[in-house]
Amino acid sequence: MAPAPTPSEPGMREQERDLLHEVADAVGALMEFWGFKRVMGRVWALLYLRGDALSASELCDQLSISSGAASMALAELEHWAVVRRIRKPGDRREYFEAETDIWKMISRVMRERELVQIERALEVFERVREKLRTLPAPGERPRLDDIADRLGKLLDLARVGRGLLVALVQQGRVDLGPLMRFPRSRR
Amino acid sequence: MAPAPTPSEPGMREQERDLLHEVADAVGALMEFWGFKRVMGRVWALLYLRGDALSASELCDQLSISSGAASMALAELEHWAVVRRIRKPGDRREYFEAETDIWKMISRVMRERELVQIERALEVFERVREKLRTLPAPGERPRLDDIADRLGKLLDLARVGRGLLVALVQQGRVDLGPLMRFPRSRR
DNA sequence: TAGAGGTTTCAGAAAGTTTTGAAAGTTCAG
DNA sequence: CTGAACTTTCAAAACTTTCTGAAACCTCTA
Repeated sequence: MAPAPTPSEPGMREQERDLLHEVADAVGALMEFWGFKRVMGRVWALLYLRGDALSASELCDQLSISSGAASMALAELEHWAVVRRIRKPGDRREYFEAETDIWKMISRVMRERELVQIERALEVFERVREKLRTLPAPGERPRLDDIADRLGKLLDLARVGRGLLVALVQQGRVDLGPLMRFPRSRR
Repeated sequence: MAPAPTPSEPGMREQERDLLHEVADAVGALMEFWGFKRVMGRVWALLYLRGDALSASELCDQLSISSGAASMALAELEHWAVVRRIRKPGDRREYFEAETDIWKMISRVMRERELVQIERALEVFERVREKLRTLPAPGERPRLDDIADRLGKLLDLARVGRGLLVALVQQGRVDLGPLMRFPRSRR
């Protein structure tokens, strides 16, 4: 009973594992850069590449994380519909499998996270601009109006950003041309 | 000598300051969300709205930060060409003024930071896919090829992302249509 | 070229984030 | 209903990031 059947195969199991890890880490870095936890990216990538459903404990082994970390990462990934939880009949464990429609995942995050963020800022910009315009300021009108104008430029750009995001997420088709032609400030 | 000249003007100076702060904080939140330090956003926003150049110590006062924090934030903002340092003749202090071309700032960050990030991931994906394909794996070929195929899908999408970024940053004009039609995997 | 006024650096403090592991909670076969 | 198998929760530990303030360092002017 030879544990390594062929000499031309020096730990190919290990090599495969290392290769998957490399990709998982790259995706983890990308996800972290995009504001998620690094583990989330690693978990998703491993599930995605393997193609079949893995149990939580297998993930803990493979990625060297604690059961707590796995549970939390999986819960969050599930919340974003990036991973699905499935049960195999006759097995008490839960298995996890990756959503494979990557664009669906990305656009959902854009819609629910980035868009909210930009809309929050837009509200502040609009409200403050209005207040700046109506603030009684004897002799200071011109200065305040200048500030309000610059704020307006910021507002315009934020609206362009929102438009872009909406277009990207809804139709998957964008033409920046018309959007880029927003009010040009003097100087 | 009345300190508050008109009754119809209850601390309008303070009100103005608070309004600018609100915007600065909103921009700070946006910038933090985008992976920069919150202070950087606050500093830029204040300089931008005020319109004229401020000294470092004025910024410290206005934003309630230490001189160290101001110095570091300003250095980093300068590195991204988001703030310019200027000297007024006959004044020993340095003054800072905001770059007002916001799109220029954004596209520079996209080019130098996001693009690099995605290219780093692309290299890993490509290298690993090649290795997966050439790994000697008796009897395991079909499984490894499946993994390589899924990795290929990831690679395609990352290339689409890079294309988008490049288009956005270079011409300011994007058509997602052709880009979206990347190889469709079975199932 | 001395020194006053200003800026940068950096070690340590504070704040924030992620991970661990053990206890509490669930679920299901028997 | 019980208990073994599995999952979730959460307080504390580990780590990371950001901020402070004082010392070192510039840079002008007189």
